[in-house]
Amino acid sequence: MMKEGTYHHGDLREALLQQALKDLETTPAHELSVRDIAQRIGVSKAAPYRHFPTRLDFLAAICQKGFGSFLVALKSVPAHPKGPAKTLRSIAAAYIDFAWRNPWLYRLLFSAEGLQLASESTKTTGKECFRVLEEAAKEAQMAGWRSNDDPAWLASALWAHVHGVAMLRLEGLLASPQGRGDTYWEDLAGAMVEI
Amino acid sequence: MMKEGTYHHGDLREALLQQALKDLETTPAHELSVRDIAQRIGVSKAAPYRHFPTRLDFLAAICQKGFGSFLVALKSVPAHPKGPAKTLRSIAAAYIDFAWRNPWLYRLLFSAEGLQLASESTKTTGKECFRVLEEAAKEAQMAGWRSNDDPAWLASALWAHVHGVAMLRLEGLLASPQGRGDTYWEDLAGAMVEI
DNA sequence: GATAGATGTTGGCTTTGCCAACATTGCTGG
DNA sequence: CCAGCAATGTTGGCAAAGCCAACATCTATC
Repeated sequence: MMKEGTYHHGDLREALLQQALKDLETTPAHELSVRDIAQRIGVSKAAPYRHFPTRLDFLAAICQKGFGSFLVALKSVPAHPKGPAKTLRSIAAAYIDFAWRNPWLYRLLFSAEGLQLASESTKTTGKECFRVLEEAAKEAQMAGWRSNDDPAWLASALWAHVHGVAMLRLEGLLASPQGRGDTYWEDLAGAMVEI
Repeated sequence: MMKEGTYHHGDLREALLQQALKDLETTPAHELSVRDIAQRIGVSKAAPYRHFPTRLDFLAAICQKGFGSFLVALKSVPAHPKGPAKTLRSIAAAYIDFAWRNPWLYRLLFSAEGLQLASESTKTTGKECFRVLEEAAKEAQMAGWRSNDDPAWLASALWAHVHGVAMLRLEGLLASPQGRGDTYWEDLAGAMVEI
């Protein structure tokens, strides 16, 4: 009644996550259907529940992967030759770019739904993302930028700023960069970082 | 089979919206059930569909109301005696306070789901909310704050910043104001507005 | 006051999350 | 080596929810 050797998938958990990640490129998280994903992978509707007790756990696992990619993206920004402040701007630009290229994933990462069942390890990765910003900000401060502000506080403000730009851009609420150069988003992100 | 005179509700549309708004005080938008709201109002499960073609239209109508309240909240901030820059900070603080007091509503207002079917009038109200910020920023600029920046651009950056603070705070991602005074959030919101 | 349109009701279809009972398979200890 | 057990999949089914169709009731208008 089935193809031979297909009863057990091999690595269904990974396949499910991979498919979900692919779907998230074009589909909002709340439209993800566990059943549907399972069927398309070629497995029965209830199979996913052997790997994720609940839909929310599934989303949490997706977030785990997502924060991983996010961290890689942020960490792979090279130091800017013109100094730490410029590097900070580059990181902010990379942040916004990641959100733009992964619109539904990014929204999920910072949604109540995605965060609700976040594991310790996921939270840690998330914090590491923040720390990339924080470290870059600290360097910039040592180079003279807003050196009087409390570093932790400034990093929070910066994070919020960049997150806000990313989000509003995703919702199409920010004026488009007409006439502005291709550093428009970086400039916006860097509105706190005048150079 | 029914109480007399109750076949027609009178103003079901309004009642549904009101109930939804109340639910949103404690419940995420994606957990709102049209059926459930209808039942609790004492009307049949399908009745709402006489007023809203689809669930998304219902959410859009909620957003209409929501943006109205938001605009009122922003507009009711009095001018600060110490000048336009301080007024700008007050507005930013009011913005964040509104989001904090209406967590699920605020999220809905700026979510893809809520914005998807937004009517022209809703969009207009939304833009008016932005204009409150924009005007206040312009005043502050005329008083000397970042007077070299393009006003429209600066207003966008400011909006993004405040939105980001509001959002991250809602998700519990910003360090709590330990030791800081009760102007913590205003200070964070005002990280772009040094005085 | 008849009648059309607006507003509600009931029943039902489909999708989806999730559970229970059963099937198959790979691993592991005797 | 293989018996049996844990892991993993399958099928059937329940309940909740969005939404539709067919029908009921009310209200406003000519």
